[in-house]
Amino acid sequence: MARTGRRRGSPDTREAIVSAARAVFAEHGYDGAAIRAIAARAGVDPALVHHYFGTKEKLFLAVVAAPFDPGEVLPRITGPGTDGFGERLIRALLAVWEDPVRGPAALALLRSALRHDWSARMLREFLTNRVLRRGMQLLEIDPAEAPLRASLVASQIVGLVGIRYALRIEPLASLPVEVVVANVGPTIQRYVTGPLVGRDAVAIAEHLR
Amino acid sequence: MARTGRRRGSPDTREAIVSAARAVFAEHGYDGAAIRAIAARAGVDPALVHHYFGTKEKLFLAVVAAPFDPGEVLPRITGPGTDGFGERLIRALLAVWEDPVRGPAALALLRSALRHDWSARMLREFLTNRVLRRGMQLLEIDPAEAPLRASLVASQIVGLVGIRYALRIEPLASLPVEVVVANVGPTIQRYVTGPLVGRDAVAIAEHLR
DNA sequence: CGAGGAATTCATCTAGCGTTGATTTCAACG
DNA sequence: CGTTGAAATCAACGCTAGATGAATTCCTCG
Repeated sequence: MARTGRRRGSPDTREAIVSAARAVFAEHGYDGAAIRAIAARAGVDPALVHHYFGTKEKLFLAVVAAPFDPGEVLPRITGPGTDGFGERLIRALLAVWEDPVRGPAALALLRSALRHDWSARMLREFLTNRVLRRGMQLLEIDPAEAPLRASLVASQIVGLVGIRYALRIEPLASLPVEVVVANVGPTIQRYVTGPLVGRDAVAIAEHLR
Repeated sequence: MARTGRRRGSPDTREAIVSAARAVFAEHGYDGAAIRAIAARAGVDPALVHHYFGTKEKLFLAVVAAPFDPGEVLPRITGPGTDGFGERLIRALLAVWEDPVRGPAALALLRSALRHDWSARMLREFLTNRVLRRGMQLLEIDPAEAPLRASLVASQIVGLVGIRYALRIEPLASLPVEVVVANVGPTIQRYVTGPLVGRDAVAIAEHLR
């Protein structure tokens, strides 16, 4: 009964580690997730994790940052223009979060973003530059209003995701996707195309007077 | 130069510890916050923290769960009825979060809720039973629709707070309170009094058909 | 078949955590 | 004053974490 050394066959151990890490990170957040726990879940020695990924942070980035490429999905939902954008956005968003691979990864990222400066910065830059700014450009929103509209959209998105997938408050947590889309979509729509208060510094000063 | 033993005068060390704990918990979340760090920030030996509070969890609860009593503020914002409720809610919410004591405490609670089951359960029950349900009752919302409306409201609230105070995405992060109120208030208003899709199971099934 | 390298484990190091018990200093009270 | 108890520190324990380096097994290719 050989306990040490290489295994027989060609088991995709690396993928097993990634998958285990995704689950444990999603469940416990960054520091909450122990490499030992990940290794155990993958049926593997903890040292092997370091052998493949070097450090815990690199493992996290490999697992979590990978499945996000807004470059493809963004044009698809902004393409048809500003009409019905709210519903399309929520639908696409929920598609990511219901996905068994990208959902947990996203949850892990959100969890750790609320704890680590480096992670929060990462998520903020990702959202701000790669998603929100580009989305507003594709929709041809007035650049003076775009940042405010974008951060309002972000607030509803983060909240929806937090309530439905992290805090799991009912009934939002187990509502069918299309019902969520129908209820939250209009909010997004209003943030994107509706009236704004304080579109820039001057307008804000005026509104406060 | 005496290093050990009781200090001269009557310094309010306990309060110093509470205050330091609030800051560190808010910044790093529950496990991220080291008792040693809290003690250092309070200019005190780590053992003294245990002397006063016994355990880390008790310290957390003492620091974080204390400043929340919706019993007083809730009737005040639901009192004038359903008109303008959205703006009043956001205004009251931001008042809590801008407060130098309750703000960090709330942030600490939110941060740790995204990591610990016990903490998430705590926050969920607090929000669900003590805030949302009672608020809906005071507003005399149709009980069949109340839970869905409440969780939609919660989603916008959590998102706003997350973006503004945790993720700090601009411009929402540094917008004056009244501008936020004017922009987000209507969303709350719509969730409370606006049209709903799928108010109950039957309606949901119909909407999906 | 033999050598080299990749895969895997083992034992161990170091650092930090929460917690504890003994010990010292100070304030209050008779 | 002398005593008592609270306030505060010190030193240490036990635990768990991430990381490391050597050792072992297996696959691959010449």
